[in-house]
Amino acid sequence: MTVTIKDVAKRVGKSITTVSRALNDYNDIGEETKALVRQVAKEMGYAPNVAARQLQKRRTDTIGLILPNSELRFSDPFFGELLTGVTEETNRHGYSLLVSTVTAGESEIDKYLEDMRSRRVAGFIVVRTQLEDKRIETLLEHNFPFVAFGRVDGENNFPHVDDDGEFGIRQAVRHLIELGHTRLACITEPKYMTRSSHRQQGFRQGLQEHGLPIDESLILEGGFRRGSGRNLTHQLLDMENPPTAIVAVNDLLALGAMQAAQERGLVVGEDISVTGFDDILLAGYVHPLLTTLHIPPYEMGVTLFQLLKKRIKGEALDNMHVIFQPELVVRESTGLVKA
Amino acid sequence: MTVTIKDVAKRVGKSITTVSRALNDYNDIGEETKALVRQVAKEMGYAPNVAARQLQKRRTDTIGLILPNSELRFSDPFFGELLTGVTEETNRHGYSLLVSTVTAGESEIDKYLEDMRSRRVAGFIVVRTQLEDKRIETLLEHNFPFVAFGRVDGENNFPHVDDDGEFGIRQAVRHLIELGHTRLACITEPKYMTRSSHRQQGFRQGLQEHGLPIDESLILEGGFRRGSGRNLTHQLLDMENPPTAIVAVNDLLALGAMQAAQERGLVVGEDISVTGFDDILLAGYVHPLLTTLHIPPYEMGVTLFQLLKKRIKGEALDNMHVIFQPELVVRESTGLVKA
DNA sequence: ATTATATACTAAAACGTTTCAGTAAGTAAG
DNA sequence: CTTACTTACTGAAACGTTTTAGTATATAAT
Repeated sequence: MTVTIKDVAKRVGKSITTVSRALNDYNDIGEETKALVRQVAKEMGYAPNVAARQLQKRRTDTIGLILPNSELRFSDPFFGELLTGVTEETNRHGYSLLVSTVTAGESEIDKYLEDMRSRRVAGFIVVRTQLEDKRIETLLEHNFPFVAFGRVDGENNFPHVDDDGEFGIRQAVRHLIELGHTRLACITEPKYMTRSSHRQQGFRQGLQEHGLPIDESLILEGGFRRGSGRNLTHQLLDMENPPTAIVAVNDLLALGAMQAAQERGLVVGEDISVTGFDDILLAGYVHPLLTTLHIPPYEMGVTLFQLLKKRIKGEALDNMHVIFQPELVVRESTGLVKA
Repeated sequence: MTVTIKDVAKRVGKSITTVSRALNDYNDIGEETKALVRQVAKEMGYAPNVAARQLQKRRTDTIGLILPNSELRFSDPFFGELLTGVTEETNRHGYSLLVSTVTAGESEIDKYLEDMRSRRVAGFIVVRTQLEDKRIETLLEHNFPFVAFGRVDGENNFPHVDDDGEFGIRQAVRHLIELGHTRLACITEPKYMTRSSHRQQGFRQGLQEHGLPIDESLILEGGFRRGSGRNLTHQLLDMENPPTAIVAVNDLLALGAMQAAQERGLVVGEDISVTGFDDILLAGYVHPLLTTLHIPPYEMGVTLFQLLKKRIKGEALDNMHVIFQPELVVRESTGLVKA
């Protein structure tokens, strides 16, 4: 059925070794032989059995990406583009990408261990890190190649790609303060997520930079999605001295904040300002258009693979921390733009 | 470094064969031996080398999904959820999912052939079919397991999952006609895409069903994305007798149509009606909210894998064609909903 | 005319499993 | 007490590559 190197060897009348070495362009094979072998192999539709090669070479060119078993999986519109970047770059370099999820009754760490031990993948891309990240601890322990999308609390002694959430939110805060706001609130994802923690930190720093006090009752923690943003915002607006600006740590939360404000008859961009983070497609379509921080998911995906490849190949990483600077995109939700 | 079955065998003092058969629960191995082997294997962190196993068993449990090399890749917000469905179901059944793209200078068909011949995957999920689909022809020729997301022109003698685009658009047309529209236009993706063709067909049928004439000048073909919807709509509105309702074959085109109308000062939902298809997240957020046809991407992804698995295992497929009926979601873009 | 060097090729081992075709020891049947 | 059947186990082959350690021939150097 399938054509193997043996079939090709028989057909050209040379040994298996010669065919193998011809196809892999070794220089102890004659030029005519190489040409002949290549042609016959092509004619016969030969492609090396990937399992056999992997077994013998004791390495694979597959990399793994395990989707975290959280609410995140469904609520990350940013993720599609990141994945496109990872996939394209991976293939461009002759690698393959294995995408998995954790299934019910299986621990996430076990999934990592299994994929390592079965030699299924040469390295991992770990997405959406947490402050204490068991996945990263495990991979470091086993000295297994990986690159993280995000950082952890403490020493970040591993390659990673991240955005500068602190810087980003500070831009948003400055923008709001320049617009005259003095009472800003912040709504965040669960604080165990590193990015959430950084962004929240940026919020505090932003206030301090401009000499504003930090009112802890105005920093509220929720989930990842719109519903959560809506609830938190209602809580904030129920206060006797409600904030006039809401800084959300992601766009979905910001959308929820806008929804809550609108439900109370407030005009977003006039009565209250809202900012998001990530600049998902939606941000440019909602009403009013969302002021947010732009980060480039596709490029981040590309970079993730590039770092990982170097790590797998054991090459030195000149800079193993690539931090993208978010760019403030001022739209309507912080003040209507005059046409 | 890595622990192999040989290490386990040495440790329990039995042969490699016995360990293998114990772990695979053959019934010619004693119960105590099985228990011992399992425990030791676990303690030692043994996991079978997937390449060795695959080589010997002459099969893999990986399935492939190759992203088409079109504009589509970046412009399909629907796709993320479909992929989530595919991935989760795949893993739930103990299979792995290999996601690839076609890289520059490589033909899509060659990618399929290569993955087949190298025995990398056991079957394919072919997404976004075209009326004449070389990928499907090739897979049928080689008698290689696959399932398609979408149909082709002609005999659809292979397992596939699709939505009933004809039925869907007919619902939209009926809705518009019931609202009093008599001059409807349709803006479509390139007609070589099967789904586009079905949906356009639905448009014609819908008009016929209600005794309206089919004016070919009101059926315009463009690309996949918003910009295209915008251009086509401007063309339509430039006509001397412009349509009062625009049926777009996907949500992105519909968004472009709304944009174009708004650029001319028209109020969408009053001066002009617009419908979409797919019900992407955005549809529920734009202003005005988009009336569209809902289809369940996650479930479709799940179904895709289920069909493929049966095909791979050679099991009979009671129905190898699963067609999802789209559901009309009436929002604001066809007439403002009173609160 | 020997020795060294380059060129073109190859047999066999190895990678880590599973499967095939047994065997040995104990028990049951005749 | 042979024959047949279980039960528990195992050595060797095989899957399809690549790599190692060569060999044989032709050419160049001494």
